[in-house]
Amino acid sequence: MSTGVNLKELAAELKLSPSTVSRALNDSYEISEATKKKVISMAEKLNYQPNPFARSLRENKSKTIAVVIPERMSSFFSKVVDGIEEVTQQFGYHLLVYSTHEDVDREKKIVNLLMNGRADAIIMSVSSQTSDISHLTRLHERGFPLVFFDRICTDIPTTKFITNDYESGFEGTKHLIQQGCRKIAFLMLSKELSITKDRYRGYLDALRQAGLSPEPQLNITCCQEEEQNIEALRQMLLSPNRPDGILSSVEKLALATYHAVKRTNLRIPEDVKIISFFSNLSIASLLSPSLTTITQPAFSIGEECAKLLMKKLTKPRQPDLPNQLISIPSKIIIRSSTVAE
Amino acid sequence: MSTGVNLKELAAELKLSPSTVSRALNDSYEISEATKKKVISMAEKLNYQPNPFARSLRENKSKTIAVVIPERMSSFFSKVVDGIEEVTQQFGYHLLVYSTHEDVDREKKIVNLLMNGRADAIIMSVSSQTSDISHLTRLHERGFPLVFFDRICTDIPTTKFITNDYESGFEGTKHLIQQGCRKIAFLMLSKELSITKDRYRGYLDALRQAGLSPEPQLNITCCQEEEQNIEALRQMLLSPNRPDGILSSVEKLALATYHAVKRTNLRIPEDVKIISFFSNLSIASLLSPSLTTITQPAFSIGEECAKLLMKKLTKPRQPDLPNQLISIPSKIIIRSSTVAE
DNA sequence: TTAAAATACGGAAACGTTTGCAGGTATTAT
DNA sequence: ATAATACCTGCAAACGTTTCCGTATTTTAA
Repeated sequence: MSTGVNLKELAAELKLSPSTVSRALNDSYEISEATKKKVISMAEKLNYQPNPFARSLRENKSKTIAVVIPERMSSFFSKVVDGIEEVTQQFGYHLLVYSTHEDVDREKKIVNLLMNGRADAIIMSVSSQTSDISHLTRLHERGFPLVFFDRICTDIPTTKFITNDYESGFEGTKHLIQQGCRKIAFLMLSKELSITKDRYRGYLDALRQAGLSPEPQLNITCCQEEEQNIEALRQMLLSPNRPDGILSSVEKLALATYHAVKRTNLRIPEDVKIISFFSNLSIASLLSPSLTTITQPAFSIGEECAKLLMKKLTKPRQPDLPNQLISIPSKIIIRSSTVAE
Repeated sequence: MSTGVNLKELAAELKLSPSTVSRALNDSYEISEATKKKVISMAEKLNYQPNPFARSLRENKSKTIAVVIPERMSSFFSKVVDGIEEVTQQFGYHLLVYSTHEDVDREKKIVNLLMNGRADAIIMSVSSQTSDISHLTRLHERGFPLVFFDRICTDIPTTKFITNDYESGFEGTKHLIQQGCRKIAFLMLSKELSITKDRYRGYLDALRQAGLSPEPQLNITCCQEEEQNIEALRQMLLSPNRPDGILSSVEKLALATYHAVKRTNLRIPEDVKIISFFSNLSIASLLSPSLTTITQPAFSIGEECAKLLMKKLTKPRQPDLPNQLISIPSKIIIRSSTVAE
């Protein structure tokens, strides 16, 4: 494929040196307005496009951000990426998007590949299998700009964006209790996950406050196979010790629960009430019965991650990304899955 | 951020010249096995990572593919991208992912940005607003590798991957007719879209074959605002001329239809039957009633796009991408939304 | 009037690779 | 013994930018 004109050719056409042309295009103060005009119009005429790799090589930055997410088929992560793109695009940044498919080995490979500087920063949410985080600490210790969202690494001193996981877990559980639930199950992807831990703490505290005690059989850790999850949930729903309320800490497990309930003769919300962290509002209200959700501000989370990075990367001498936790609150939207008629 | 060692430093450490080290790492036949071993082990020890921009500059290729889709919040497009990644990743390629948000101006900007060679190829599905395709023809005329999927540009002579849109539209409509429908509505995003045209042709032919005539009021073109779509659909459902069957050519309009029906006192499938092109099987079976779908092979489509490009880009002297249409069939899965009890 | 400073531009190095060419040694063929 | 051949390695150019430095001209200050 034939690449267009380069700087040298453009300069020759203008009978100027490449350095002058470069400066003119970059609006340097050393170049007169007259020549700037000439250069710019000629550049447009010849449709000059600077070679991004030459520029990256020289400037040691790529104007590219890597986004690493556990899965693409998730309205939460889709919306976060949309939010990131909304901001980075205004700054002329590009987005490399990687999915780990919840696989820590893939995550490690991706992160190691990114160490060569292909991207100027990474925005990520770790996989549910990630417990060894050496690949991430190494990255961070080298000074590579790294920002977490949602599923964070607490031990890595950088900026993390989350929702108010503890409070949401607490309030969600409290809502179930107020609706009369006494045996509340907690669904999670993995015990290691930061979101699991925080949401679970909220859940436990809400139980305790109501004088209820958690029951180990009602904590379900799910896997990657939807069918297996559904079956495990069905078993729980059929056991004599079945729950009358379910708090799901992730979107896909709420859907699995609906499937599981369909395979029993239990009714939602009469026999079992369901609340879930969930970002796809259109689907939530279409489910039958409509699902009470803890709605995360996915788009905003993406925007905030990107804004912070853009500040760090585009302003000249910015400090390191501060070690802080920024929480953007979720909102509970009560629908039919938790309220008896 | 401190970048690691470079080739020169690695060479110095080994007391070899950079060229020898480069050749050793690239497994050149000119280098003895002994030195290769040494070089490789030292490279690992020092964690040498070649600078991708230097390499891209020199080799004039980026090992990057750009994927341009109309929206991220869609199980179809998510799965396609997953399929693409599955293949490209094995070849060490990276994915730049852009969403046009169904906006042709954004699409143009993105495509123009990509002309500078940041990516080695583009895989795309055009926005629903795209009618002027000059930005794409220009790209293609310059010899830039370009592959379309799903929403294609017929006029651009390159390889396109689609599903059997005509047959699916035909069979879907026929299924509704067999279930007793006589007034069938057709829902689309935009008349310009290739998928709309083909699916609509299938729809028309099925009507004709059954001796039915299409009614203009039953063709609904929807916009980007979900609420407006729902309202338009509700109006149609309340009109005296209301349809008894609906074929939706895109996922999001099936959901809008469910919302619209909820706002009437019509019942699915008794009063109106619904079939839709739809890729999220888990959701389809969870809707109430479960949705009869024309299920597109999204993941395979992504894989095929990527396989073709990998062949073109990684083998030495490959011909241009042939001007052909490759169709991967969809499968109709009948659920409750079209079968009266 | 002269020195200093501002203005406008060009030459050349640098970023980190890959690779064409050349050279030097050891092995084989004549 | 010498020429030819293989095998291994190094030098230097090239990819297309940006920017340090130098310089020539013009403007300002003393």
